[in-house]
Amino acid sequence: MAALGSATVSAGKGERTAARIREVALDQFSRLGFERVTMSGIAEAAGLSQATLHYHFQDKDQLWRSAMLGLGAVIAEEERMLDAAQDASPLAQLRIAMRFFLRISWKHPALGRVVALEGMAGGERLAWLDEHVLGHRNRRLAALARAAIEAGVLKPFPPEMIVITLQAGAAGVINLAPLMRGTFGFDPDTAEGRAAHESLVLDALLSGFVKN
Amino acid sequence: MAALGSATVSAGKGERTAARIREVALDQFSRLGFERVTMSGIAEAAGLSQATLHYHFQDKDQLWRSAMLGLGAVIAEEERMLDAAQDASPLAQLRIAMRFFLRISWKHPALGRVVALEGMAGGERLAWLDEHVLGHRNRRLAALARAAIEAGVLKPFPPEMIVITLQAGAAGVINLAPLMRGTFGFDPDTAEGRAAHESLVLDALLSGFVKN
DNA sequence: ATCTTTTTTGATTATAAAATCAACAAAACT
DNA sequence: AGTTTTGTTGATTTTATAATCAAAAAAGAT
Repeated sequence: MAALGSATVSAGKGERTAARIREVALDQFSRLGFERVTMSGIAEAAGLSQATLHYHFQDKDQLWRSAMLGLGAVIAEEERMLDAAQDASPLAQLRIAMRFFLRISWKHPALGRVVALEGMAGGERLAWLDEHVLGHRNRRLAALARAAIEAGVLKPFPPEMIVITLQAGAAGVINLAPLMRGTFGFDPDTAEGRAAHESLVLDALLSGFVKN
Repeated sequence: MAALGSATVSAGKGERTAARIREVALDQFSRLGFERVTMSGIAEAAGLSQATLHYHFQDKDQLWRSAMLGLGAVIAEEERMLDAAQDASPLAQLRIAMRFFLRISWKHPALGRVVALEGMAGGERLAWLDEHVLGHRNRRLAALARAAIEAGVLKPFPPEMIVITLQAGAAGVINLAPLMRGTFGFDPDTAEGRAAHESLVLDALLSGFVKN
């Protein structure tokens, strides 16, 4: 049986390979969606036999959940950031959240991809993600948007729509990098590209919602 | 053999069922992605046997292509709109394009979903979509954005990023309706929701990119 | 060094879905 | 009405992949 939850410094061999599997799995699941991904595909990319995956994870579903919890850790980090900024104005907090979202989205592009993929499909996996990874944070951002509207600093659109539009807009360039490369011959994932993108998101996308 | 391309008024029985199959297929493919969809699932939703699908379409790939060409027709319509507005300023044309994009996205939500799904995954299907459905139009919009920047009316970000951000932002609320319902208990797909969304896209999202 | 436990694997089984096909039914044509 | 063409189907085959398992290899304990 695999040792679960031993988050100690010297992770045994088992935990190290499990982590590698999770990493590969997250990448593939987020790009392709659950059913496009095969256990043997993950195994190959991780340099393991497919049977090994079933030693560490009971089945494909469990592996998916386990991989998604990696994103949960990233989100939790963002939430701690927001906790630390609770004294700032709602708009300032939103700005901080967006900047952080960009940072983690470039570092963990799986985040936005998973949201897009499962958020469109609906179903059980989305419900699970909502409960274990995304829901709390999204509702928190919506509350910030609502507060900013009530304070008269954001244009009065439904806060849920604002939050989704901001995130979908910001993640678009990251998620759709393959499309951009193909259609425009333009690769946004470079140092300059990321810098331009950050400025675009903060100084055009977000600022469009701010009242003059 | 099925009669192909007989786009006459009185479509024979064959063409009518083929059209129904394409319709169901487009909906499912766009929500779930290629591999999540099964031939028998489409057959069931269309009230047909799965063998009938193979009578009308050689294989699953062909059915996918055929369904996607339905989106091609929608895009072509948009392009004719733009042709008719060629005398307007680049920014006015972008505005027209966005308004039209909203209209067709609510009417054919498959469009944005397919872009998101395949645009993230990359690969052969994306290349096919780029060539047969999306590429020309996206490059045209990017050219408009570039012209608007050169005319000094849009903020100077990479036009490819602007175009993708506008579309991803506008499509977000539509694509992610299932997520919004689950997370916020908020359904954007109502008469008021759509109206608020149109205003949000034109008066906040797009206007954020316009120079003051 | 030997023994025990953990980890990995090749081979196999089970299962779900795509594709094929021969037979049947409906429409169109004369 | 009879004939041909088009459209539809149930049953079958093929194929891809998830899941299992017994045996081997590696790691760790004594």
